[in-house]
Amino acid sequence: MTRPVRVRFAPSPTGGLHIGGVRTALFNYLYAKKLGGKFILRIEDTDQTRFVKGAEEYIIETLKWCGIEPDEGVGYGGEFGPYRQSERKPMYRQYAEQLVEAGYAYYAFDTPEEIEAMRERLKAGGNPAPQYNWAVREYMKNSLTLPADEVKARLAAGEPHVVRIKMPRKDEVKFHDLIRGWVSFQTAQVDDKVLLKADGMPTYHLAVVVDDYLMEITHAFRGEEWLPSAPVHILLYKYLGWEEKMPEFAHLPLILKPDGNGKLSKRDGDRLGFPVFSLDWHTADGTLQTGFRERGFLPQALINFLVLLGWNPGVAHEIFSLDEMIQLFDIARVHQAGAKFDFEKCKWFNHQYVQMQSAAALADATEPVLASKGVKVERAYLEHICSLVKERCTFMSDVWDNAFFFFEAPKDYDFDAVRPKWNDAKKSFFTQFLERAKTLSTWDNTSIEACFKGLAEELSIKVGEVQMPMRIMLCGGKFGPPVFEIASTIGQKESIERIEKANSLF
RNA sequence: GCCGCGUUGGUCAAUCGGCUAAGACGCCUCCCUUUCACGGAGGAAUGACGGGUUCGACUCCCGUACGUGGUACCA
Repeated sequence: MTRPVRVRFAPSPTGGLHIGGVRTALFNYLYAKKLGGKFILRIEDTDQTRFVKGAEEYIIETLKWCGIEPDEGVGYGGEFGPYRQSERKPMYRQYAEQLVEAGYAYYAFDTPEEIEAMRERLKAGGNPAPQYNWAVREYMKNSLTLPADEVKARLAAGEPHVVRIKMPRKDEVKFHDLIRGWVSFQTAQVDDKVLLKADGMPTYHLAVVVDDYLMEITHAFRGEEWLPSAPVHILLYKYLGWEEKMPEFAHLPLILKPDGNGKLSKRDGDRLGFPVFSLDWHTADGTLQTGFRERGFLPQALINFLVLLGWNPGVAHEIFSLDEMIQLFDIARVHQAGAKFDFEKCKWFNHQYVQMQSAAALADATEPVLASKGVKVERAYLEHICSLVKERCTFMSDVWDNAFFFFEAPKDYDFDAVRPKWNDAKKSFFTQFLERAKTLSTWDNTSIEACFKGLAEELSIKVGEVQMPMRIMLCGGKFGPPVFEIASTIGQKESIERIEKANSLF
């Protein structure tokens, strides 16, 4: 019996969503769409101390911007709600108690101070990372060591307590990961994780299992950082009697820093000069963390870059539409090793996608820039310019830098590019060219070029010798589309004015 | 420290025992363009190391090294 595919993206609303999260969402989305299943957004806000206002909206906006919207979940509704774990709080306790009754979990009354003391003691004894585990629980304050009536009394008195899973002392948990194959753990290595916190909220471990079960999740794809706690989840399914409904697991490789070591973190962006967040995010202390969107990335480009970070369809090309990704996606072809983030390649993808944009789209993106500069031009003129400079644009916002001279006369000239070879003959060439230009009846590419080259020939000057000065006169530097293209675009009058002015300056 | 997971050019990666080891980004050279970019043609650059298994290992097994993750009443 195969159940309908249901996958979920379950982030914690603790800040901006960085690209690792976006990729996790993307893989979930692709898998769901490929199999005709549902993609669900669940918000894991069980840690009230880390909750950040606005983070949830940010996550939803990110998914929307990326074009990978949930079918169900926070902000989308559905029959398995609520989809925010904080709103599901009353549902978890019964399962924790069920586990205690069955002997798979226990109440623990140790105060944070007592646990800290235990750790200090063990550390002093040479244990670098003490755990609350099978060896330690025997002398701590819990329902395993305390008399039954005392436990009952403490509970009745409302004493703060947590519920911990009782990890078997000697057992092996083995499970199949869709990406890594068979993975096994010795239970003695895993500590007695807290399942239900003193405030009545479940920890991640209890919450994922309960919610995935209740929401009928069939596949759980998450970051590799969860692999070590997978045995806890597997055991929970078993102890709760839900083994039949346990989802298939896949632990995704991490996205690593481009330099040095470690996984990509929120701070790497500032440090290395590239975004790590999907959208702009303002932290509590007022600092801005730049988003890919605001930096000028097209969502399709980001998605395309991310999907290839850890996954490869094995086909020759690298540019995929979302539909094509869905068609080709295969979770088994996801890599096992972490991948370093490569901003250069990310930009290359964006350049590719910018090339697919229409002049109108580029013009739309450029209009606000012009407005901020106080420049007013005809829409048709703008679009023509956009098509002229498009191939030079990596970002939609690059038009201005590549085309400013179409909107205003150059203020500075790259004199060094002209003067070393500048002489009276050239100056005279331009003087004469001006005279002819003024009388030209048609002002387009070919007529300007014919006029220019004809004169050069008459004066026995190599066209190349005067073409560069012409360019500098029109746009100020060694850049831009073909010169005659520029001249015809800015018009006869403007061209003549610019040449006149510059010729007197050189 | 312990446990898990990894390891093909600088980076992303193909390969599923036959390799003279794809492709892409980046880099370099040349062509196009007497600008820049695009485009085109080339180039440098790779199986961590050591043992097995096999007629044959990048591919399978073991060990070492290295990387990475976990080791919270955070997710």
